[in-house]
Amino acid sequence: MFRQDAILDLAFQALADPSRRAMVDRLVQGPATVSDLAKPLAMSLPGVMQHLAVLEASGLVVSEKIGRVRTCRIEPKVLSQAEHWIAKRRALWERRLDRLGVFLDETKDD
Amino acid sequence: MFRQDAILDLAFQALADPSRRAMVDRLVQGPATVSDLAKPLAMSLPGVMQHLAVLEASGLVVSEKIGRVRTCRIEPKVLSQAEHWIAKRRALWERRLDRLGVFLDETKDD
DNA sequence: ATTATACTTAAGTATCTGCTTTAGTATTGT
DNA sequence: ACAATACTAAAGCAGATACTTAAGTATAAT
Repeated sequence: MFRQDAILDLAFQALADPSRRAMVDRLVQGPATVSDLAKPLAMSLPGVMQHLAVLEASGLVVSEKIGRVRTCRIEPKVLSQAEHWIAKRRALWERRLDRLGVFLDETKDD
Repeated sequence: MFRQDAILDLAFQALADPSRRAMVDRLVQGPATVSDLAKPLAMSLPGVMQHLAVLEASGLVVSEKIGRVRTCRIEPKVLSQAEHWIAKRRALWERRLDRLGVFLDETKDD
């Protein structure tokens, strides 16, 4: 559907804000309404809605409105993709250090 | 030194840009000069310098200038912290799903 | 000594972000 | 019916971001 690059742009951008991370923190405990998410944040409700829009645009969160209440929940797929991107780079970095270690080891008596 | 929250702000913000992720991609293969990092990017050198400044401010990259050449390398600690933040939330989310599964299991014969 | 290389600094600009306030709409409770 | 609740839409604004070009500095090569 979307290029991996664009997904990561949106995901990391979404995670770069402390209010949005607080919302994610709340949502990993289970679904919550917009008001629930707003309660701990020192911010107007429209402000919270805008953060929610960013989280939904990134695919990290989905929501559904029933009656007058919108219920939000985590969608872990994008979270995994972001985690995996980082893990992959760390692994590459460490693999390189290992190779370097072996090389230094093999040449230490030269 | 810095609050975890501020570190994550800077780290995720740094990773939210595709040019900066490309720079990280290059650096996990090993150290590189500013020119090396600039080569694949369709951008002026000062533009690259500014991205590098963002990466250094986040702690994801460190650099050292020797003679007229600045050499950059990955500093994996912040990368780990970002990865860990995500992993923790995924784990919490999954733990919740498990508890929910057990609950549904225990009550399915009611 | 001159020239080329590898950044570096400064300034300018267009767009994006993270809020705000005001004014709605749709549901639900009394 | 009427009021309260739970969002939602629109507009405005200060500051941040992602570039650019032009001009400069320090080092290395010839």
